Amino acid sequence: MEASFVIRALGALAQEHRLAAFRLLVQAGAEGIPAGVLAERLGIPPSSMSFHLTQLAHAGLVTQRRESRSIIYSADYSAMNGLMGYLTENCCAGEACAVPQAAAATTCC
Amino acid sequence: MEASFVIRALGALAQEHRLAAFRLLVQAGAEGIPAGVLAERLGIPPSSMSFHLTQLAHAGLVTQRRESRSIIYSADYSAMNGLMGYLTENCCAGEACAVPQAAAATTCC
DNA sequence: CCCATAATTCGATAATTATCGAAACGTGGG
DNA sequence: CCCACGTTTCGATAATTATCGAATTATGGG
Repeated sequence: MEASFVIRALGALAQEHRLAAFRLLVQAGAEGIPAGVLAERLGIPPSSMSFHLTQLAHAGLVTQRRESRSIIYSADYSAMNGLMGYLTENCCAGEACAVPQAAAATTCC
Repeated sequence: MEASFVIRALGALAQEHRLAAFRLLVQAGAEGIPAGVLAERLGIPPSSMSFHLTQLAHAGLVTQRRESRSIIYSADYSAMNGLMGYLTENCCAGEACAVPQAAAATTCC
């Protein structure tokens, strides 16, 4: 796991609109969400949305595919997985890295 | 878990020197590391180090205590824990949230 | 082919973040 | 009480990031 990837990924998520967009994409799953729909849901202009999506894509956290006129974005789970792995290995210490109960029951391990 | 905390925490870690400093602090454990030692290890001037440590502290990821003339910083594991919990719950999807094997054996669950 | 749609790129500007030397501030030793 | 040490604050500057309207690029329908 490259440190430069980690820094880009953290930076990509460290912004209100991008974190919100990424959460929507995670919820949406493989189906993904078109750029325009994301912009509408976040209440920001298309050009701003495009800027943020480029950041997320450059960080490797999302992928894009064209479907007719729309460009559909999807979360890249393996990248997020890699980020979590890095943080767990490098930024948590032994026992302190336990995952909260609520999360453990539903989404982890 | 507040989204604003998450964004500040992600932003705090999304910087080369701060990520490096935080990793050192995590390794150091409760004993912590004085600001000057961190600056020396990272090869940056004290004033720059101070700036970054302020960012980390403002994000709640580190705590500080004075010990004679030194100010000693320590990683706040519970904050990091909270961040990991938020990401697991909100930015991972079901099965995709598994933690890498290497990490799972030593630090998780 | 022309037009409408969906999105990105461009360009200009504002806002935030990073860097670092110099000055100021607590702390403890002599 | 003065001085050295460790650190932070200040101030100025450079670099990066965010915003958004206008122009541009693909796509497909009629």
